[in-house]
Amino acid sequence: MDEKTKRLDTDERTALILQTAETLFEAHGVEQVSMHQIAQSAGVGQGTVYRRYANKGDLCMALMHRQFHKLQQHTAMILAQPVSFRQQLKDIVKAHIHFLESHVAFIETIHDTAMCAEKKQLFYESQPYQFLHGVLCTLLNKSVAAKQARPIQTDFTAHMMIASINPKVYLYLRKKKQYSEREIVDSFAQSFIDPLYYK
Amino acid sequence: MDEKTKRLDTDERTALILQTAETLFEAHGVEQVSMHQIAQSAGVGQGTVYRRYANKGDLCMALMHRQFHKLQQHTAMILAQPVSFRQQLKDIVKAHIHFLESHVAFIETIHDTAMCAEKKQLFYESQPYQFLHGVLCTLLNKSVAAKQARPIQTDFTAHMMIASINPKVYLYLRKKKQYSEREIVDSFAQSFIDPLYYK
DNA sequence: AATCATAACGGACAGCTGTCCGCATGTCAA
DNA sequence: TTGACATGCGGACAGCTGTCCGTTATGATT
Repeated sequence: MDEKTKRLDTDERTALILQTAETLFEAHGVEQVSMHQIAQSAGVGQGTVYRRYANKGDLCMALMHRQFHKLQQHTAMILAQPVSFRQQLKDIVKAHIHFLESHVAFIETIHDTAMCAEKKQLFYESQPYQFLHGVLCTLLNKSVAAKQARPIQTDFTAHMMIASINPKVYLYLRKKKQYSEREIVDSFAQSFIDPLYYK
Repeated sequence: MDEKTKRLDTDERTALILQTAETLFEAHGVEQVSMHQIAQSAGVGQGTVYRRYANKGDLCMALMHRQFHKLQQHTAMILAQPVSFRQQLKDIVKAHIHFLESHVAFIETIHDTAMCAEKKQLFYESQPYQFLHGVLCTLLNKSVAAKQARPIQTDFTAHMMIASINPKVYLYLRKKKQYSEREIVDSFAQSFIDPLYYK
């Protein structure tokens, strides 16, 4: 079979779906747009959309792919800076909170679909989660090994840290409680990072 | 109108619905039972169920009412103990984690329906959340005032603490990562309570 | 007894997700 | 050219949530 023509067709279709979704999301808000609507607008069947993306969260994930990649590159850059582990930890948390701030709608949808429903917590298996958890763990481990931080269960601690900065509570603090992004970043460092370190 | 007879009828109906739901939940698991099914089994219309409980989470909340009450009484008891604030904090967290362990299925459903969907974060307005948050805040405030703990944003810290012990991450740690309830309680105290305190 | 007002009921309905299957289209082999 | 076969499309469909409205029942009024 001629890979070229076939591939091009399906790839074009995929691009069309992504494009359509992005436009609709922008116009009406992620929450308000249904998968049916996306298929309709793109002029394809629902099956065609679902065959590519298992659900709206999946689709959002695909749309965010570039951004996640950049975030991870930025994280790697922070890890290469010649500053203390503690500072790296703070910088990474800050970067991730800023990322959350910038893309809440998408992240909320990803979070919802991967968490709620009986999707069996596959959120925790996702690459971005694993990546962040790995990075936090490593930093905590190094800190403990260097006797800069108290001895703690680093794996557990990293999970808890990520859990505490989730889109739901973040939106609540921002919108209902009127916290600023800055306050959240600083308070987090103050309550959950600094206390782990000696001195 | 004669309040008595009318009231009895509707109360009996309510009791019937709750009873039916409880039975079905026990038999097939909360997740697997639909509101339609509950109505069907109770021999009433869907509207009748929804008029009483806005959704499944609401219904679970009603079924858990007694338990929540007991949990809060227990919390009050802990607060009356002649031990340090730090110890009270640990005991309360322990009690709440045990509560979560004992009723995960229900709490997960409550969490899902009040968090996901565009239910506008009404979870944070619920009485159990407000209660726990208030208690944690008070304890942290007292600790800081007594110079036993570092100066921190107590309101923020309490929200983060609750966010970190949510049913999703809890189930993940218990089931996938094989943590024991005990380990979770101890690690939490070690990473997020002890470090806040001097000495 | 007849009429009326009101509250609560039931289930039809709309809208969504996710699945499934019959069908079209294009490729390869003979 | 033709038949076999795979790929992937479309949309019908099942199942769920939550809403809405016509109907019914019950007590109040005359």
